[in-house]
Amino acid sequence: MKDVTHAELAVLEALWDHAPQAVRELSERLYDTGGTAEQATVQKLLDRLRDKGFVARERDGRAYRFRPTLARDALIERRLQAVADQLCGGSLSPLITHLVRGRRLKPADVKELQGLLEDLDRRRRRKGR
Amino acid sequence: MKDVTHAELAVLEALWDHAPQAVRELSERLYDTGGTAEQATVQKLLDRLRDKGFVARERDGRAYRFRPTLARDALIERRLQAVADQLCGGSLSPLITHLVRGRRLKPADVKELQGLLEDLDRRRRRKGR
DNA sequence: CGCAAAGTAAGACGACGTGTCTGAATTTGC
DNA sequence: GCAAATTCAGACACGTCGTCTTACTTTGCG
Repeated sequence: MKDVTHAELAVLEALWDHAPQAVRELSERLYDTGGTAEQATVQKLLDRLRDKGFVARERDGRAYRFRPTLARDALIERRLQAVADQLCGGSLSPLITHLVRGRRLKPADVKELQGLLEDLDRRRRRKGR
Repeated sequence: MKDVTHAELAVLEALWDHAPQAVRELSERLYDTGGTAEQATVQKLLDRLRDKGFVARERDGRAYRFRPTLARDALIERRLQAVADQLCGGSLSPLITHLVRGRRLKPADVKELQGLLEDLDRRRRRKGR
């Protein structure tokens, strides 16, 4: 399915930061000048995001208020899956090993990961999977 | 910097598979019909890849032979960094924890990761970092 | 009510990227 | 020296993206 573009991402970020918001508020936050043109731009971006199923809206007085239906985590997920699809035959595990191997991780990160893995391991052993 | 597009990636894949190759060979591999038009298409894609610094060429008789200067791993790296830049403030570690947490990993993958992390840990301890 | 203001919807636009192709210029093997 | 192979430069259609203008609809409120 379609992805989120740069300008659309800016709108999403604003919505992740605080939702729901109306077009007016968004255009004022995103562009310092919240004129009519900018509002229309934001409106169009919201339209496209809605077409893609990434935001929803609800009436509030005479205007709509928008909220994201796609969390930042879910978008990360999508992007990573896209990388995996194009470069790793769809499998995500090569990405992980690649990241762990190639990059300097802070000691805290290493600790956290080891914890996660141990949990995963334990849970599996318990379930017999 | 610029990224690699779909058609360009197909060319890169062919070069990763076997290098160096001439335009003729590539166009025959990528399109079943290796006519003049397709050769020119491949040529243009190679031009653009060369502009971006992802392939190099060397003369061989009257033609050039091309080889990739960007490995698959390096491209994966780029893509992951792009995701991190846009969605994680440039840091890669959130991606790792995200992947480990969210996805079913095969037991073998878990084992491999634990090994990697342990190595990393040991190396650090030894160096006093 | 009735109307001005606020908001929405629809479409056009220029700019850009992408994949493709045509035609001319250049090289080169024999 | 020439014909064939190869490269090069540019044009093309198509789609996407961000933006804006315009017309239509709703609605709060005097």
